[in-house]
Amino acid sequence: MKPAKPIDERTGDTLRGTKLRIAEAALETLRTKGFAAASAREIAAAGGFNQALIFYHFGSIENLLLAALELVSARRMGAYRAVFERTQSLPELASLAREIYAEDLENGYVRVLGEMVAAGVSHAALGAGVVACLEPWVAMVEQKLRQLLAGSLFESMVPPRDVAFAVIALYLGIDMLSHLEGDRARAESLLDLGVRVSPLIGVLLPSQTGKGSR
Amino acid sequence: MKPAKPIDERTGDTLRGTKLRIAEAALETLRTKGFAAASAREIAAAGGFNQALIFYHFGSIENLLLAALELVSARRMGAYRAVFERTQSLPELASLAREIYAEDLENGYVRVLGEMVAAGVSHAALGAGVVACLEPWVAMVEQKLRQLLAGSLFESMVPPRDVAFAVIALYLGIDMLSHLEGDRARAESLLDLGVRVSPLIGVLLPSQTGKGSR
DNA sequence: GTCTATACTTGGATAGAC
DNA sequence: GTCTATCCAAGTATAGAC
Repeated sequence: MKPAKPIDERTGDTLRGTKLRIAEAALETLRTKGFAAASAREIAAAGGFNQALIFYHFGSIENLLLAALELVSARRMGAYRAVFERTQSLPELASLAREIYAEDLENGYVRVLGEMVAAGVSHAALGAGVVACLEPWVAMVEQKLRQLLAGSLFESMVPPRDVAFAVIALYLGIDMLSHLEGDRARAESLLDLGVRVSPLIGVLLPSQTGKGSR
Repeated sequence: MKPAKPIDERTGDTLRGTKLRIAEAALETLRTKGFAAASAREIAAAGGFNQALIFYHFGSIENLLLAALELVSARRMGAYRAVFERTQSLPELASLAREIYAEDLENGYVRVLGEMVAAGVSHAALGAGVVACLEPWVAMVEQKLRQLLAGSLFESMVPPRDVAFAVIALYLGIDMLSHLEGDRARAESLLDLGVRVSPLIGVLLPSQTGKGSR
């Protein structure tokens, strides 16, 4: 609903003080124990504060978990947006996606995202908030697709918004299935495959040299 | 773990009598209310029997829900396998996927699957069972991919198992995101896009005429 | 096999002291 | 704002009668 402007100039975070501390504890719980274990008591224990604080500051755990998701989504977006926008070809994009996955897998943000998307499916109250957090990523991919497709054979055939949606869906789907199989190495090997195959499709697109935004 | 041989010759179901009745009630609950609402009490109410029966016959709701998922997965597989195996080209496959989605969306099985996959992510105890139900579908797509790729340019470059995994992941990912957006029409329009685009890739594959399995 | 009744646990949420 | 104490609802699971 609200645009959620950054409050902290330095980190870009949208929360401060106790609210931030609580959201960090929620994040930590999601990251290490998953959504099913992210109860008010568990989060409070992880953060070393009282359970009641959650309800004072966020009203409900749903709100807290969504705030935590927004926090992590905004942080990742801040970390990747610049390099993403500098990317000019499909193979570069595939490599970047692979790097992002590797990094966020290591720091646990992949799990946070996967858990929250799954939670959004099961718990209707979370769905809208989760999709709102995903939207900027879809929009970012969409914009890049428009750039890449401009002047190509596919321009009239491929709706960028729908394909961007499918790209995010594929990314999430691969992660979830790998998680279910208990082996996220499969996700990584699939992203590697994307890196190897993307030049074949990239060759059908017009070169982007000199068309950058700066 | 067990191969789950059909018990009922006519329907191919793996359950009979009261166990079947309970599993049907679980299915109905998953279909109409989702996983989060699929408690023992809710399922018992939906089926008009006592909740203690669930624990007598299945030991736990997790087991029941997995049995229900197996039931629906086996039924859908039975309904589609023959026509799937007769399919010989990428465009035909895209159309079939689109039809299957439309049909299972209407009868609610898409929701059952989506809910259980999401549940598998959040609840570790379900994950292994869910992935076991998905495995036959991955294997089926893998086999078809091998057929389609045989003798093509991509044969040495594209590992069929991994791509089959990605295909299922994309299918599930698209469904989940559409569900989150509250608009499964987006999933259908994306599958339509696949139908329109697949001939472009299909033209790069060798024709399959006369190579059928019969 | 199926029912009633109930034990036990966990978790969301609030009241009220500090 | 933060803590203690507590209420209440919902859920899993079992005991024991039928």
